[in-house]
Amino acid sequence: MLYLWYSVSLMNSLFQYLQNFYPLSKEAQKAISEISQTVLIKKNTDLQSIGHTCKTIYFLKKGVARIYYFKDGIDITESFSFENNIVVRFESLFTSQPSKKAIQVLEDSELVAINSPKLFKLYDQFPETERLFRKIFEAALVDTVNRVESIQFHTAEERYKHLMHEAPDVLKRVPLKYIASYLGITPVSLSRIRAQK
Amino acid sequence: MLYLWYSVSLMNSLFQYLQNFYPLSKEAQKAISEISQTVLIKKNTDLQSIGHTCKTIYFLKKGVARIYYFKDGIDITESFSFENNIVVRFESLFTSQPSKKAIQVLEDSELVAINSPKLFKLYDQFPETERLFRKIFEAALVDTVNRVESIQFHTAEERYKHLMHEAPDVLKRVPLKYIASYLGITPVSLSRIRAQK
DNA sequence: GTAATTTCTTATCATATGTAAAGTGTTTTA
DNA sequence: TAAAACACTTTACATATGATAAGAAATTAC
Repeated sequence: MLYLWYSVSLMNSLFQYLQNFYPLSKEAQKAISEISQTVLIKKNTDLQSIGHTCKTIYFLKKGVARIYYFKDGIDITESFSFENNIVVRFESLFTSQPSKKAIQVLEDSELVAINSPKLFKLYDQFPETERLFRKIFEAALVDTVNRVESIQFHTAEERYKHLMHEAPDVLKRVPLKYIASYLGITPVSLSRIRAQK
Repeated sequence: MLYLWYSVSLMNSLFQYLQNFYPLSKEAQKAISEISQTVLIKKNTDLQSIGHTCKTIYFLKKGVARIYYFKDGIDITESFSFENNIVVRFESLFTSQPSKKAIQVLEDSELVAINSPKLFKLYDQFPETERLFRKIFEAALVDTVNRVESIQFHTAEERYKHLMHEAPDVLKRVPLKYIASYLGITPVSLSRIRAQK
């Protein structure tokens, strides 16, 4: 079940996040507010489904989300998102192609949904919005390049230990089966790694 | 050995590439020309070295390049670049942190080197440059997300066959040892995969 | 609160990949 | 052009991971 309403405090959290990248005038904030909705969504439900073309940039205020898809019938987690971060299927957002991936929340969650086609139109009217989101997506590019490095150069065991060290909360809030596919291994292998220590 | 000079035809190739993303006025083209150099570099030499902070966006007109680094003393290839594409260590460019990776050319190559701090200053003067490079980096984000998917979903064998099918030239121009580490396997394993067929 | 379902662990076995070493063929260099 | 260096393949062996199945633990549903 998905509930839409309008929460001023949720919207304020979004602007607090955005200001970390670039300052926004009151006018630009108002314009962004007008193309955004706040969303309440129940645990274990899909925020966006497979085959859907991404036209929304989500900001996750509360909860945990993952992007996943099916490979040979097996559910694979591509990424996790936690509080105070954006959640987007970039490959669909920037190509306007249907995504093979879905977004699911793993806890009851609160989000802001920004309509991306409308946002991209604001770029002409408010250059500051273009600059701000450019910086957000540049940061996402850095994260993604680092993720490639992590997958290619480190073993699943190294990455599990790194995850445990960097983000112990993940382990408390996310089922191990999802962490396993995120690490590129089976739940059985993850159990073995965990048992070693 | 690295040779610097100024080639009008090389610069024109760059603008042809850039126009695919967004049109540029003559004034903006002139401004970009003024912060760029053309580069000739010999096979098997480093264009940028490990520990160097990336302040250059390269456009590769002729040749092949790879980004690589060392993991436990082993040379690992992160990516390849071919004709008419940009070559950048994004994680260093956007964080201003020294990169753990180097850029090496595998053939005698011709490039254009754009000074990135100066380019970023042009963004204020010529909004079209900000828009253009935003789109270039958004495309790079899409490519990188797809690469994560490729690594995480597909076996080395699948990816080798895909590479062979999509870019048979790669195999002719790049030593197999580099392709092996790019695929995340040893040269021995790659030999086995190649022998199967 | 109990039953049903889901999640996680453990064990066994088969397979794939890594390591090391040796040998062949190609390229580089002086 | 000959020697040296490098690239690639093959073999043998050790190890890690996957598949499958069974059971324990935790969570969910009624």
